[in-house]
Amino acid sequence: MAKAIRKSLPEAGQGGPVSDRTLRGFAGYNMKRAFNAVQADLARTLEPFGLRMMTFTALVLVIDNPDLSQTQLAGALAVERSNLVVIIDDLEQAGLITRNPSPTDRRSHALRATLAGRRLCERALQAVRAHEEKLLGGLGENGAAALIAALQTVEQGNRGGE
Amino acid sequence: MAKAIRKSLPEAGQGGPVSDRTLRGFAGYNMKRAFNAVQADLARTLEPFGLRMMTFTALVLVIDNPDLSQTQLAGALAVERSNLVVIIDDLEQAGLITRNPSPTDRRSHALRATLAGRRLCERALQAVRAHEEKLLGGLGENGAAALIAALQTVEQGNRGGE
DNA sequence: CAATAATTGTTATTCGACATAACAATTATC
DNA sequence: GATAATTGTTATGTCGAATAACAATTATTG
Repeated sequence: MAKAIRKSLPEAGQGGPVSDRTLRGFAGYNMKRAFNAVQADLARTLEPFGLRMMTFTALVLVIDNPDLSQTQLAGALAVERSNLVVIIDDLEQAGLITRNPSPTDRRSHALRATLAGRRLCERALQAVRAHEEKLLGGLGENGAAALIAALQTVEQGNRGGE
Repeated sequence: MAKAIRKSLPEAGQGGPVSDRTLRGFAGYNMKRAFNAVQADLARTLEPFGLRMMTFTALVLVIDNPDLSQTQLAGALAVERSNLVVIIDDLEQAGLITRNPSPTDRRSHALRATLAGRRLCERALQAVRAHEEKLLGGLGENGAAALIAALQTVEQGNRGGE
């Protein structure tokens, strides 16, 4: 059980594990580490579909909000319009979405998913749902819901800082 | 201050706001958005101390684990040794830590915080604790603890994915 | 209506986080 | 003692994110 501490405390210099204890008390530290783990596994989940996290998210939003503009999508994704261009380029060159002329504003593009885009997204969504079930398996049904609710509370309560 | 919000929002073109509903069901999406909000506020909290998130974390770990090597610290921070060099440079040039010769291995450095480093870290820790209390205020005492526990469960359960 | 301002998508550039490759000095291994 | 492995380091490339500038178009306003 309690493996006796061999010599004395200063075993950091050699092989002992590095102590986290101060940082583990912070929610931000735990959020970063948990998100890193999730992100790595999610990237592996999406890679067979030729999607990255950003392109997957953008594709889902375009499907759920047909004909939205790049400015609107950039706002929803919390990225700059200039950075969204390459994301849209990626999805368009993959044949998953199209840039259509807006009937009301000749400056803006009305983004719409192609049939191939909707089909690929449906398959990717299944994979991501399976990935999430594996992820949250240790929390139980209501534990996962509680985590999501808590995260939304933190996000909402910390929104006016900017 | 009852100025209408209409103009300040990204103007939803024709429809209303952009719908999140599909993505909101995923824990990963909520984690990313919540962490982004936390990260932004934390950066503002640490900025008066001349610390970034990475240097703050490294400083805390050096204080909690005196005489650890850069390879050990890189492992704890989950960054490459090559990227840790600039972080250590930053902290050393700020007079917060020192690179000392290891008594047992002339290749490695035994990192140690200076008195100024420990004092600055103590003040920064107080600020970060206040930041976290503001952050998690909407969750209640045990709600915050439950969030941290859930995040650790997710991190642990998703560790062997590589 | 005309002149000016604001918006949209875009390019170029910069910055920071992150990974890889190579290297000298040192240590470990055979 | 020759060879391999490790430590810190530099250089380089990728990727996400931020800013500035620009042409085309729309909105505002005098």
